[in-house]
Amino acid sequence: MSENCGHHHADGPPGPADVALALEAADRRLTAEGERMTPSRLRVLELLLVAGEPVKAYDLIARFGEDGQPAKPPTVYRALEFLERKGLAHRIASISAYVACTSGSIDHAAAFLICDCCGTTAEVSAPVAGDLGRAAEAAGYVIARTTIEAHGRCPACR
Amino acid sequence: MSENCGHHHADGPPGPADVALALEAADRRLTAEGERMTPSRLRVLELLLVAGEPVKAYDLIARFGEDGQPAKPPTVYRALEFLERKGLAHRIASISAYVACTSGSIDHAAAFLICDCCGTTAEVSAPVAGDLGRAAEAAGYVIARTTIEAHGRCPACR
DNA sequence: GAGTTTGGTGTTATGAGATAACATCACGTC
DNA sequence: GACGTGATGTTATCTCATAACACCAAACTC
Repeated sequence: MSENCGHHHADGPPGPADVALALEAADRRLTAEGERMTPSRLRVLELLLVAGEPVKAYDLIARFGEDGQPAKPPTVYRALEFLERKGLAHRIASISAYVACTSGSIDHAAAFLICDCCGTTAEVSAPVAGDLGRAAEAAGYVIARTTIEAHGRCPACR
Repeated sequence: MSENCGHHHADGPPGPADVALALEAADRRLTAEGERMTPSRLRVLELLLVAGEPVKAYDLIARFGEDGQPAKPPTVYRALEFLERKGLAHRIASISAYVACTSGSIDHAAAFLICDCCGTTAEVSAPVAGDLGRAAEAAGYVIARTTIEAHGRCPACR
């Protein structure tokens, strides 16, 4: 996903310690909820966390095995579906990629600012209750979930 | 795209007269702008207008020929790209489908309310300058285009 | 008005994204 | 220990989209 855009970017991906902490926290939380945080699910979450930016599904498939062996597509897609359902990852529809959730809150609607130059994204809390919510209410719609993605340039790439 | 949901829906697709008028208007406008409104482009726009709801690219491909002969994928994808660039159609990323623009204004950012039950969509003017715009500004992003799609139930399907 | 540029189309092939279907396995529970 | 449930492994396939190249037609230019 990361493109070589020549710019300098201050904040890279999280370090190994951060990833390990996030994985443990996710494991603890889901186990407490009675969910099964299986090796496949942990592995996919780990790959997303290490990347620190949106990753294509087939990149996850390629990176899945510790020794360079790819996973089978359903393995990764199932894990992604689980992680998304549990609020640990998000699908970014406009670029068909997946990213680890960086919001602290569970059960949230997410919105994304996506840099077309370097591929980094910022997750912001979705303004569902704002303009879009009002438009939906006026039209008589009941909203279940939203896809809100803004493309442009990040501060480093402007 | 249309699913049989058993509900009654008051407003169906536009009639032939509406479609013809919209096609003529689009033709006139683009020709006046120096663009070439070719048969392929008109045909794809016609299919989108007749459908009155989001259509998958390969459904357009299948319906393309008047006599049931499908088009080649690039033919339709090129037309879609052109129509989208000119503001006559939109891609709905979350369902990988395309829809004719129902907004009067040109050069607009669109948002969609999508009914997961019957497949109909409502296009509303995008609240780019609202919450999302403020979030982007706060994060230092410059936004070029947005993908804003809300899924739920339309008034008829609630 | 012959050469050239530009943009559109036709065609073949392939790349990229995602899931269906079915067998098997691991776990809790009664 | 039989059963139900949810997760996984595996094969195959389906859907979505584009690359690459040849050809064509209108517009531009000298």
